[in-house]
Amino acid sequence: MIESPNHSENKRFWKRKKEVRPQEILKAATELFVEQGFSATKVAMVAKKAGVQPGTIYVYYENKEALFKAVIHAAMDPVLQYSNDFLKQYTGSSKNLLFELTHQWWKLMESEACAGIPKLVTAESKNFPDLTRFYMDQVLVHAKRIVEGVLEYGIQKNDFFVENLDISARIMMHSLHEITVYAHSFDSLADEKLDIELYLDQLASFFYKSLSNPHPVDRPLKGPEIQALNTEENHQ
Amino acid sequence: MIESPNHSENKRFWKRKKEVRPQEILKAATELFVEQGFSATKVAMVAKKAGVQPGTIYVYYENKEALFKAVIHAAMDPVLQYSNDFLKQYTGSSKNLLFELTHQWWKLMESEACAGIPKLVTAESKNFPDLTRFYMDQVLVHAKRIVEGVLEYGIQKNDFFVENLDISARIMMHSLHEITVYAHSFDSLADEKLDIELYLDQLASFFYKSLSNPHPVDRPLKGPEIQALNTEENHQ
Amino acid sequence: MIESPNHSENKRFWKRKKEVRPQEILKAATELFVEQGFSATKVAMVAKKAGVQPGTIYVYYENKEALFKAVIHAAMDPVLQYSNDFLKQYTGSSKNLLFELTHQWWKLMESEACAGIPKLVTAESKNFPDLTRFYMDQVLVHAKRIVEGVLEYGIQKNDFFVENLDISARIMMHSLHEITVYAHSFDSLADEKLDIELYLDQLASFFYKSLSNPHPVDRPLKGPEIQALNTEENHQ
Amino acid sequence: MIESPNHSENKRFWKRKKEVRPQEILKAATELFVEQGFSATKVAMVAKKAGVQPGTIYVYYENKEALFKAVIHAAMDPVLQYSNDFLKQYTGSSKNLLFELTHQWWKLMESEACAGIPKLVTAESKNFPDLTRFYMDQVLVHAKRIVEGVLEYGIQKNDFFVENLDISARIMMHSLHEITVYAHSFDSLADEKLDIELYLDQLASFFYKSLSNPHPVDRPLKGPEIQALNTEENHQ
DNA sequence: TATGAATGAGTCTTCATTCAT
DNA sequence: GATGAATGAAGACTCATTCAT
Repeated sequence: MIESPNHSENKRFWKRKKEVRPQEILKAATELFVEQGFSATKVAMVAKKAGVQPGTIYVYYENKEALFKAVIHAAMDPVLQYSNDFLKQYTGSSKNLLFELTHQWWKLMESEACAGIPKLVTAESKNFPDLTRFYMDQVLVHAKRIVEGVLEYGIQKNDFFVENLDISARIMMHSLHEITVYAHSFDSLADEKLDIELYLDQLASFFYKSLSNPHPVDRPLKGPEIQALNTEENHQ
Repeated sequence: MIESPNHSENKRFWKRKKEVRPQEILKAATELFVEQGFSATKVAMVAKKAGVQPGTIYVYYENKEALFKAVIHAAMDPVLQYSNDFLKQYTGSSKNLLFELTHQWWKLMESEACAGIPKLVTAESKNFPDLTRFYMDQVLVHAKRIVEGVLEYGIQKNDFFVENLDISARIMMHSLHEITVYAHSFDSLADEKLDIELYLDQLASFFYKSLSNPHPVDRPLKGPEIQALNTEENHQ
Repeated sequence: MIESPNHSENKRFWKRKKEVRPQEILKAATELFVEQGFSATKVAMVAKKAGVQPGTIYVYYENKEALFKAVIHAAMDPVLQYSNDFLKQYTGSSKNLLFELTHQWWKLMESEACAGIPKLVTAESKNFPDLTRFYMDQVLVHAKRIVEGVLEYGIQKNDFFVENLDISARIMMHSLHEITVYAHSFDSLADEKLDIELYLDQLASFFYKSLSNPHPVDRPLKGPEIQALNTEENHQ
Repeated sequence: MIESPNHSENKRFWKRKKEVRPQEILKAATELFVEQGFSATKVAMVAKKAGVQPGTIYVYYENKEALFKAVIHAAMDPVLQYSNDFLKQYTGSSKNLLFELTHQWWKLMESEACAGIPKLVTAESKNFPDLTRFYMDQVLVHAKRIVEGVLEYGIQKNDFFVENLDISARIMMHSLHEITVYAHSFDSLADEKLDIELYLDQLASFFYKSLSNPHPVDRPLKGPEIQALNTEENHQ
């Protein structure tokens, strides 16, 4: 079922007609998929939440899988449209740019449309490889480029000192990605919620401290203390 | 029915020691759950992979959900047994400690038993709240404590300068957690695989640069450049 | 799988009016439950008998138990609607009233809808306590009230002489109940069927002789003949 | 499964060896079958209650059905051994004989071994036709003969006046049977329990009044009041 | 376009029965 | 005789999908 090869002709099936009905279905589906995952979300639940009958969903979407893909694509629209042009016109401080990066990422990802999507894609990555690839190619690479742009901005202004641009960008991008996943998987169940704004500030600050530190760091030679860490030998 | 005649060779399968049977089931279940998630994994698939009949699974596990929980618990056992005692004995440099932290985390999480579990728990968090809480309380909090221990070690030796211990520890812990999730959700589908060892080195280095940077960082006052980032106005 | 190709002719089965569908299911279920009991009746058998697919049953009934309860309730509806109003209008002889009672009970219980239900409820009483209570409260109590009404009618007309109204009513009600149970449990297997009409006449006659007998009867003092009956001493 | 014809060779399989083990199994099985019926009673439950392993049951009984039949047969042993010889030596009053009949029946049927069996046989009659026939031939006919003997005793002494011996005996036998079925199906769930001793006394008294009433009773001619009873026309 | 009753293949789960020990 | 782990066929129930209206 999953990943059947005969979808070549509907590559853009998620560009659904702009009527109200499919929007409601998409909205309902997004919420349910994000909350419960693909398999656990039943088409009947989506229909009920959207205020339509199950059959109606199949008027707009070929099947549940197509609906799922449409949900992801629709949710990623805002992100895909988020251009990195702004970097070309940005003239502020490198430090401030980091704070903007973290807070804007959060604002973007937690906008009503795509909140929870990163977690959802993460969860279903193995079952929807093509969707995952789309997500990686479009969203993650896009995000990484923006981070790279930020780093280059700081490097150019001699504010940032980066040994390995690719991996540094990945580290930062992953940190940003992680927080959105965490928020939807764990924080909602935590006894005391994370203060996101504070977290984002600290994250930017953490980034800045690292990037503005001009001293290169090499891994020390491995010493005998490594064994101290490895206590696995006494596990069954 | 159709497939029944070709079972003549498994007539003595159940002769194996009874102790190993649940282990085999657990192993098969772990792999399948990690690969496909809870709902998409069928009990019959687990049975087949474990080389038993579907009914046998229910000799050892009350139901599919119990099997799932057993998988998570069993996988997390090595991690939970990984104590932070080593910090008390550790006498090396703060810098080296960071490298140990990242590499040991990876080694621990990617050991055969629990590879992919973080991703799995992340994915099913909403469907298994109690399991998620167990994971948060045991694994994440445990991991955070170790990170805090590392930070305190460096602070005490005057190598690290940390404004907010809690959030700094979270940031680092999340970074570590993220790579295990990323490895199982995305990296396996990536065209060019991430060089994990290099990534871990860079991550430790990134941590070190930030932590060893004594200059406090505050968020700059918000300026007009914020709007430049926000391009959301042209979305629905 | 093997049987799938021979369904081409039922393609339009579901075109029948939706109102009749649950009725057909109920009818099929009633017959099977009465014949075989709850556990021995398989949902698939009900579906087949009703001319629907197994899944269709779950469109109308939450589960097998709900279907069972619906069967009992639907079957008892006619009985519950059978009011005892007629007693208020009845002006005939007390004797005739007894004949009416027995024959009407039989006619009512053996009407298509509820034939065999008393036996079924009797059989499943332990497994469905709430249903049994419903049956007791509604059907048995109802029946007993009618019998009590009959007795009171005769007493008032000085035709009947009853020492203990409650127990006399129970005795008669039980006799009536018994024949419906007997008919469905045993008589169908008997070599020579019971002549029900004759039996009912004799039962009414038996009732009448007892009720019209004005001589009180007390239990004689226990004598030595009791031991003569008890031959249990030679059992384990 | 039920009623397979290849049991001809084990017609007396219930004459089980007199060891302790099968007795315990039989005892446990009897209680569970009586409480829950055949299908709802699981072999594993019987094993657990008997303090043995499931496999052990199959050492003594060919299968679940054989166990069931053994239960019924063993439980009926006391009844089958209950001879009607006592009638030949009975010299007391006819009235007292009726009281003995009712109370002895109850004592016999409610002895530990066979309490609840009538209800069980009633419930499973359709699924075990041969068992039902055995029960009818042995127990019910046996009981009816005793009742007939009682009636003949009274007739001979000119105390009883019976128009139709067969049906009168059936009526009385059914009344006795009914009370044992009722006790196990309904009375245990009733808010206020039936006072059995009182009921039995009243039943004997009811019998006596009827039997000692010398006036023949014929059914009156049907009159117009019959329609008054029939209110079925206003049911759907 | 929208419906919603019906489907029927598929899933989880049960449990009577077996058999090597 | 007794075990009890393993079986595997069968049953209750689900749900994505269809299609006549």
